[in-house]
Amino acid sequence: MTIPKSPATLVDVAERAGVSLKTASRAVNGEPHVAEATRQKVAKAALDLGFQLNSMASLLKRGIRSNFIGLVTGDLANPFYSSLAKGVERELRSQGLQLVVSSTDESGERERVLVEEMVARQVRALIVVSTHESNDTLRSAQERGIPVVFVDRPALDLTADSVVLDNRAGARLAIEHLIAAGHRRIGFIGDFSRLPTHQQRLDGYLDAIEALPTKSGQDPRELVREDFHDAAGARGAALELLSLSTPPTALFTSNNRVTIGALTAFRGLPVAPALVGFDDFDLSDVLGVTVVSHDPVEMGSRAARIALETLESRQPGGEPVVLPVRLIERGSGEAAPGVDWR
Amino acid sequence: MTIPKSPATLVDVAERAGVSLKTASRAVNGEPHVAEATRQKVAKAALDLGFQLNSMASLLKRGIRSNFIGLVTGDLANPFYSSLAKGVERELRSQGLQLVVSSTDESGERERVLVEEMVARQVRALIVVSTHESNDTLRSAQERGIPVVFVDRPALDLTADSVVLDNRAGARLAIEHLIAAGHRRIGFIGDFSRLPTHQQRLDGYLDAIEALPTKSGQDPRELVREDFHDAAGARGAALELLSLSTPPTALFTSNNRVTIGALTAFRGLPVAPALVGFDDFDLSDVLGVTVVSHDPVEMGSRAARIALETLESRQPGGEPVVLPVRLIERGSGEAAPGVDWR
DNA sequence: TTGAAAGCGCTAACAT
DNA sequence: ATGTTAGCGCTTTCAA
Repeated sequence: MTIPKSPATLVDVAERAGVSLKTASRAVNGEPHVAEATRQKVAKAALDLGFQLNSMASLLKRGIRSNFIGLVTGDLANPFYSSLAKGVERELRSQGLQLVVSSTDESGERERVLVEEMVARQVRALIVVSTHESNDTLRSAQERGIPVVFVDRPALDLTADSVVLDNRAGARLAIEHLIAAGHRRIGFIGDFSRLPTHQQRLDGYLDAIEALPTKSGQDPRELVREDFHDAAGARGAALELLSLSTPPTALFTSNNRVTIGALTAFRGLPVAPALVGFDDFDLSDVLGVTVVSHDPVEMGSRAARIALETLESRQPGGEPVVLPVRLIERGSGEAAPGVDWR
Repeated sequence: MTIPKSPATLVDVAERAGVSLKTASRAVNGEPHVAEATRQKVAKAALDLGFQLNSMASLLKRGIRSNFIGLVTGDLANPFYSSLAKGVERELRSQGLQLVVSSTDESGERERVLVEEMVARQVRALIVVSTHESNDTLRSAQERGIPVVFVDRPALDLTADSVVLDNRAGARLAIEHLIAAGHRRIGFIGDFSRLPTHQQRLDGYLDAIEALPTKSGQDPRELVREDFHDAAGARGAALELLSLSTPPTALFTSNNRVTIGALTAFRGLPVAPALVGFDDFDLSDVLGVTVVSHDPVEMGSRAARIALETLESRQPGGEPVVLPVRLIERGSGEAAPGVDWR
């Protein structure tokens, strides 16, 4: 065991190298106007002492707040968010910035606390998958000069950049695909109804459903089930829909967790309903599940790039960046009513 | 648009509140010995000015290096690592610490750079899924008084804490399970052969295989395939094994990605071999895949807790913490040779 | 090329 | 209960 000696400072290095503080600073930072011999001496002293520049002192002096970018998401363990984080990180890497992450578990209160902590820790910019319960804290971060970029879910009542998916078109695509396969009763299982992503996907669903010739008096929302945020809840919703007296012949599941929940509900069923899910996922190909696919890593990268550009004087709050989605057909959406696709 | 005014300092707040700098500091930090009226005045001034304590200056003054813990993993988008990260974050949350993450993509060189960056940024402690290509940088971090905790893969040639899984027992369990179902030719598909986790899982496999009565001259490694780090590679390995003149009747896949790769290889096969995978994964139940399961979130929490305890004067470098694993039977491992479990 | 002094924003002693 | 002074470790004038 080495004794955790209190770390050497530049003064120590300067002393040991027999030069002034400033010279040591210049040498350590690779600034010009230092004789090669001096540079060597300082380097050696630094090495001997295990010297490490105190970046906090350095940043403080230079008036820089930090080298961190904050990412606030719902749940890091959700592959969608972790892919997003990967995209953000990849983009930051080239700029020598680092990524601070945290999960809200979709609690507005936690989001508030986390954002405040990040602001207190002087993050340079904030990338947020907002719970949308309130954005006072984000607004105040913005007012303090910290760029805020919304990702996945757009900015609401707030002039800020957003990077989002074409949710409505994606959902419409999915439903039209099911309709083309002959389905007329199509269930919808969705996440928290307060989320803009949910609302847009529901709108896309309704677009397609309402374009269908309907019997008068029929409610287009008859087969819509909302506010299921985890797989277990979604599974229950799927079972409930399938136990209706006239059950749907197809299901649209509005995100990866909901899709997985529905798939678990199908176990042991004599015939599984057709299915199209929003978000691609591991093993979707093995299971033959048709999905509305997109690129969460790219979404993270884009958001990070915008945050960085805003740091470099880009005007914040432009039009939302809308990333495309596409249908990947694998069988589960092509099955005609009553036909098992598994 | 608000003009990004240069942020207010404590001096500004003190001035506006008509008190001294120190009083403002006391009030802002919620220290005792401040009259309630004064506290109010200061709070109001701070609010008016949009004041935010500069944590860098504060930490510098207090001689604290930072409030960050660094986590270095292979790939944040891998659900195993992101669950780990979630566990770490959950543990830090209660301590007011924040999590800085980054991915090495299993490159030793990137690991070196990342660790150096984190050290430069004064992280309090480092939690590392090491590539194990070299640990000079980690050692030097340790020598600078930064606790290093190895997770998933144990410390090598370095006195440090580790939190790992009971890999060998887990693999043995899996193979014995397949043997009990009647399998005698069992393939092994593994990750990078340099990784300790790989070696231990392979050892567990060999333990069980070698306990079998063998024909003389038979190589227990005949059906072992290594160095496949992604699903695509693992798929190829599975196909290769299955195309042998006497193919294995069962496969052991040594981690989640490899398992997924093997499963994609089974598509379209008339009969899938039996399969047991290391690591549980989403949809394993839907697919009926028997796995060696464990708790990556808990692993992250444990590692974080050890890091925090070390910060509080715990002796570093004790015995590795070995977390248990267990077999979850879902059908794919119970199938007798030649019987399709899908 | 090198150095001395000032001060980033804050808190810890030590007054008062 | 409040204020004064010094200084964390560093970089930045400005001189030498």
